[in-house]
Amino acid sequence: MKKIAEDSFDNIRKLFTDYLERHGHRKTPERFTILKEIFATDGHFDIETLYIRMKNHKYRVSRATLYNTIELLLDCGLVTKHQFGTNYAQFEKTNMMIQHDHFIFNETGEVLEFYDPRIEEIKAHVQDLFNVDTTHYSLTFYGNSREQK
Amino acid sequence: MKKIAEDSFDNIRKLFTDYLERHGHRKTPERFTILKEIFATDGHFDIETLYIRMKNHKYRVSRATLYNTIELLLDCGLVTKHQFGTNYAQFEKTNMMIQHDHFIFNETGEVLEFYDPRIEEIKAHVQDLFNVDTTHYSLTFYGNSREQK
DNA sequence: TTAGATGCAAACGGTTTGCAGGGAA
DNA sequence: TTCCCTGCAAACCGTTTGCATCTAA
Repeated sequence: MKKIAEDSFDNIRKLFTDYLERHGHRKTPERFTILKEIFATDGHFDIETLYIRMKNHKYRVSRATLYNTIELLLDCGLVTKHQFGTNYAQFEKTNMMIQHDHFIFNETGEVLEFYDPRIEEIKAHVQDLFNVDTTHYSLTFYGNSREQK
Repeated sequence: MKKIAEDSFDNIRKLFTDYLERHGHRKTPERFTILKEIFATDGHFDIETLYIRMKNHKYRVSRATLYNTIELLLDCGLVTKHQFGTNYAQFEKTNMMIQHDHFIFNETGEVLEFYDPRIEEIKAHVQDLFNVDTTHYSLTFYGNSREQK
């Protein structure tokens, strides 16, 4: 079991390494440590949370480097950015396997994930309607738990 | 023709008036002038744009009042807020008639509107899946014009 | 050796807040 | 007259930037 996770992260690291080499970026220890920290935890995070988490793990990087590295990870598709209606960004590691969208609880900000294939039909419709290509999209529902009856 | 628009704005103003009275808020001239300015123009806007537009129309209000009033207009549903992946908010007057979502051009930020009823099916699916109620949602596609062949 | 990366702190910019003065009720 | 609202400016806070230092290549 553990082996699988390690293998999986090896692949991730390789993707990042290839990306860095292809673009002539340096393979600094900071970049790989940030990558590791992100992929070691599930769920969504923001920059400040990541900063604190790394400090707790005794690996302090500057916020500037976090922003810089996240930019690279976004560019190579390993991380996805969200703006859930707030004015600070949240991120998550990209799950190659499971495409999904989000439901956000109004009070707590808690994030749930779902997938409904009909979004693909809507996308096709929009592309056809406007003669455009879609690079990405965002679908988020906001709401609350239903009352118990 | 003009008459229709005026009648329509009378309704809007009445909705706002009722809301203010119901909540014990004062009916200040600033609030109604802001409402008028917003409903006099189509499309999306941000606070700074609205601020400048009002200054050009020789009616200067402070940014604080704009933020304050927009909050009221959001609360009573006359205005809708969007966060199109940037870290500043955009707004639009709520169109009672035509529900719609957005397509944003990556380069220009230009906004197109569309409606696809399948979003309702997805919403119902999500509500059922998580046993939640949805207060609002956001569906936005981002992309580019297709190449001319 | 050197161009690109890091760390730090200051700058930035949209939004929020505190407070004195003003006006709706 | 009351106290909510406005205007102004400062504070706030996530993000970006400038620059001296460091280091991967």
